[in-house]
Amino acid sequence: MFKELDPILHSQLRLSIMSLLMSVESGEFSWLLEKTDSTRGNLSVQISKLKDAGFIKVKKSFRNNYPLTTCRITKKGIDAFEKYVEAISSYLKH
Amino acid sequence: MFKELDPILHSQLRLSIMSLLMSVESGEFSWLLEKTDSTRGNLSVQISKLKDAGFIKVKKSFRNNYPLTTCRITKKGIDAFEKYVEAISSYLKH
DNA sequence: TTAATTAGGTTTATAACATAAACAAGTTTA
DNA sequence: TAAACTTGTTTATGTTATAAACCTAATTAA
Repeated sequence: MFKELDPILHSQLRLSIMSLLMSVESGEFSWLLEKTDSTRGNLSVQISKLKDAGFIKVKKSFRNNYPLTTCRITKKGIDAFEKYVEAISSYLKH
Repeated sequence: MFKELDPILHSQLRLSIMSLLMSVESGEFSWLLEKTDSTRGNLSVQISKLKDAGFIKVKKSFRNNYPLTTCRITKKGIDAFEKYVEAISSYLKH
């Protein structure tokens, strides 16, 4: 009847992050912060969870002496996102 | 950028219930239980929340001496569901 | 006829979650 | 050199989803 919704993706902020990362080569922490209109704390936590799930890769470096966190979606993440899109669609048609 | 997702609807089970009720005149507790493949406890709780939100109306009666709970989506519920569908769609296109 | 089982739910307990507040470590500016 | 800013992380807290336990009445079995 209804397909399972991956709980990692069924979260407004994490889904936003993934959706954004789907259409870029990579995205910086500040860019995600602005686009998602979230808070740094929440963004940090959710990025960690996506990383732990293997859905994104996180690179930490420096730019102009300041920390710079860059995220990139993985193959596993792309697959999961596409599966989620299919799954949630099964709830939306009526 | 991304639209807000109504937290009442952004829940697998509640979304299932609403999706089912969108396409019927009314639905019984047992029918919802079977279709959603959930548990009675969880279903009961989520039906209450949808009722409290004004998204469904719940009628309690008896049939063959047994309790019978029947749910029907409200106008407010239909509107919220349709708005949710639009909102989540903004996350899915890439 | 009383004990067990079933029907149809509700209430409670708990672990997971989302989020904001507080903190940290270093940098720049006044 | 002290204050303010940058770029995040960690902690604290209230909320949530869920299953387990419970409840009441009806039915069936012994």
